[in-house]
Amino acid sequence: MTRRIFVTTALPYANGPLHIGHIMEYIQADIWVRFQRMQGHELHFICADDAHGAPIMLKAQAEGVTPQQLVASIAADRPRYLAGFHLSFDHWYSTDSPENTQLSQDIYRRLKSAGFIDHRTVEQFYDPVKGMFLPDRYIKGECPNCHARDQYADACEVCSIVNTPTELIDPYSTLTGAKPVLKSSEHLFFRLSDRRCFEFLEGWLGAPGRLQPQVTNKAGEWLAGKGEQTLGDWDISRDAPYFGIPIPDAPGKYFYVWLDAPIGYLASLKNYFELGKARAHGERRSFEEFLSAADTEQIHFIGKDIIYFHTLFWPAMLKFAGAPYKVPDHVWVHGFITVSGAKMGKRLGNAISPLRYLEIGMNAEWLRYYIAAKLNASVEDLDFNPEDFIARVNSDLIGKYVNIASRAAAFITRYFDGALRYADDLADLTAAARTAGAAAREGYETREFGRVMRECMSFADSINQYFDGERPWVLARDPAEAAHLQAVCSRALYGFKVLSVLLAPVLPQLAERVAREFFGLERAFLWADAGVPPERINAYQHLMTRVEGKQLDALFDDGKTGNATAPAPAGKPAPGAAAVGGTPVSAADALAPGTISIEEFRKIDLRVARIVEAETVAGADKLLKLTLDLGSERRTVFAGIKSAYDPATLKGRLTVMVANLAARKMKFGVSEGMVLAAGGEGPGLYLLTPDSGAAPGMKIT
RNA sequence: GGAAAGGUAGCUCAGCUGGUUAGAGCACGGCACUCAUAAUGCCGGGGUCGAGGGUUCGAGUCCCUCCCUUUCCA
Repeated sequence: MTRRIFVTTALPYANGPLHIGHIMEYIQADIWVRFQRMQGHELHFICADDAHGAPIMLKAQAEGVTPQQLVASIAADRPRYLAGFHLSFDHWYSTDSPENTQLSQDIYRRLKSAGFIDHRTVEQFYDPVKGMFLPDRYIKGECPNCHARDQYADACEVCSIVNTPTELIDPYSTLTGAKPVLKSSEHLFFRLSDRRCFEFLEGWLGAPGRLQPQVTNKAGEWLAGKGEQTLGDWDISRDAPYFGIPIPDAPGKYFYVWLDAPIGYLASLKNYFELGKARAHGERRSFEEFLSAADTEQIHFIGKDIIYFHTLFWPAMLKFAGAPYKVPDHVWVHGFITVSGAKMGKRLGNAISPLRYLEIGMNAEWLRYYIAAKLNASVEDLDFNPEDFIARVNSDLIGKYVNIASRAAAFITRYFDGALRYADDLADLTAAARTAGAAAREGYETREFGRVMRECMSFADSINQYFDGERPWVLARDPAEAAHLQAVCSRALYGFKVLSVLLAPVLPQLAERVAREFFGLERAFLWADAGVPPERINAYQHLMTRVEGKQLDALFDDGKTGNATAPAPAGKPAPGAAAVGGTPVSAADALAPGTISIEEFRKIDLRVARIVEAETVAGADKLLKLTLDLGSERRTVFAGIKSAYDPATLKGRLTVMVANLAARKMKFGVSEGMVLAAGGEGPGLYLLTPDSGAAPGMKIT
């Protein structure tokens, strides 16, 4: 039975270029999509630019262009990425479009008439100079907790405490520097707290096989709303000026970008239908008919950061908007991509630029294969490890797979003019092909791509073993063995064909070359081709070159630093002595992580402190609450030393503390530094004490 | 602090509902081969499966406690 499937990837925000994380998601989805197409299913692979919102509006202003121009310039670059990585989207559109306006407004009206829209007055900061309400990310100020300056409200980057904008001391607008004023405004809310939403989502989330178990759990947690955190209503409006879609019957108000962004999936699909592209893919129904059909599968590939929107708001909105809208059949979530085990970031110097990857001549299919080899169906992060990348690509793709064609084809071309001939019995071969095909099919369908790649490579191993065992190069010297030689090579090449078919979703360009140039087909492979033994080949042309280490060096050497493939430093600097206090005890982490410079050391403000108060903390089994006298001030520090010290014995003692450690909010209060203690493999913690004569506040250098 | 996911050979990872001496690839050592853009095959070294308890005839696999990593707590 032909499935009819509508697949999307998350819409990238159109304020910047695509990064490797986008590409990974697209590759994952593209592999699945190509696999389904090879099965003969009707598939529509859709994406779009997410164009609205304050960041784009403001960035455009800063660049002196209209938001539309900004988005257009970003969009103009997309094809380079898509073509470069062989991403076979059927359509790529924009949320800033008539279709999206129409659909968003329609969904809103339906939700409103069904009683899901509320009005509520909200008080928020307003930039009087700019004349607009300020999203949190445009407000900075002094952190009320650690008093670091120039901090965002949502998360202080020094003490990582979460504040609200109104809590910041001396807040200012990052746009104009003006002091924001509180101003109230009426906002519209989607009533996610409505009982109907809860009941629907409970059923939707619980449907077997709909989501990955981890995602169901996560969403279920939100839905259940532990403690006072119940499912809250969702603020869906923003006041002018805002680059977005006007809300009907609410002058001066626009939809929050996160409302119209997912609707952009449908807008893109609608535009694709209107352009006749769906028809060209065999879909003869209208957009509405297709969308509302019971057998249409709607599947979204997304990253784990946007589970919230896609498993709560989005299905609920669609559900209560009613037909022709339908709720998603699946939301498939993937993790992030890391580099050598570390989070990726420009500051770390380990970011991988997709364009640079292509520009320095690296083969897109290497990356597709590597990602496929490491992907599974769970929400785990995927690590890009340069050495691993080289090993996998070179040994699997070139050493094992491509090498089969290379070594067997030479004999067929030289002695048999390209003709393949098998010995009488092909049953074992076709059975092996069938088995491998069935396993691969199962794996692709369930997004266990890593397993498929492993199975393919073990199949390649068996072919190479067989080939070695038959020693065709020996057979070639004996004319009497000609038929045997031909059969051995033919079998190997049939295996190569099977592999090429099974790997085609991952290596589309290579597989198509194999199909056309090597096996002489008039088209790319279909899945069923795996069951057909080839009858002749053309002379072997080299199919793929090896990755070289220097290419990886060039990839990471972003032109500016000599970072190359140096392993990324561990996320957090760890002091030599076991530090206790602000962070939980991290037991002796053996050796210090590399060498630091004197400048780096000087950044640590170590002070002598007197413990003036020490008390146990109710509810904490490791912590003691210390009050430290630094001479000029007093600090509260929570230290994980309860196991080693009786609070009473600590009073009056001198010790050493890190005075400029970012304060950290803990359950029991704010910890404003840490005291130093030594600890080793075994039990026991030993607080540092200065020699007699030291006084509170003295700097340790 | 609560929750989730994870902790298996030097590296990257498999190990389904518990069952023979724990696997693969890469890396490493040895051998073989020379058809293949040095690719391939065979053999081998290497793991107290995070730690400690428990259930069981039997646990990497189930239960409890603890440690570590990452993430979420909108």
